[in-house]
Amino acid sequence: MSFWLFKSEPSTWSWQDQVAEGDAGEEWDGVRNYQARNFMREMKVGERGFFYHSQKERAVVGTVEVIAAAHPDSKTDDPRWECVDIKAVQAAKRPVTLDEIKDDPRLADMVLVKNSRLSVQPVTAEEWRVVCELAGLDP
DNA sequence: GCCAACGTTGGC
DNA sequence: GCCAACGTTGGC
Repeated sequence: MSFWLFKSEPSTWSWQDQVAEGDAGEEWDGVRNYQARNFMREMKVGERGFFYHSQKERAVVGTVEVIAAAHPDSKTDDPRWECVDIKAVQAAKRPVTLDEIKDDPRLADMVLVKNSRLSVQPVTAEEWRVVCELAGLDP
């Protein structure tokens, strides 16, 4: 069981947009980066991830669940690009900001801190537990 | 709005 | 196959 983090600019695709899709979920399309794509290929249905708002907000705002394994990205004809489908699971009672993550020594090694540009990234079990605790989320 | 970091592209 | 140029991302 692995944990993940999905990053999005709220002006493009926000947590509210994701919630609005309900249990049907939505494709995590638009990823044009091999590393991020490869992580999506590793994802299994039922695995969980954080939904992170980049840009102005910079905070983990909720959890999502993978509901379809990697498949071709319907938004492009380029066969290189694939995506998974995800649905919103739970909103954070209290969003966990990037500043908080940076200040917490237990989270200092998160990819979010180390490689801020990667849009789909793995999260360790420990990081998952700590961020859930800070956010008031069910782990 | 700026700029650093990074990834990708294309010429050689 | 290397590397310079370029484009994009995202934090500040």
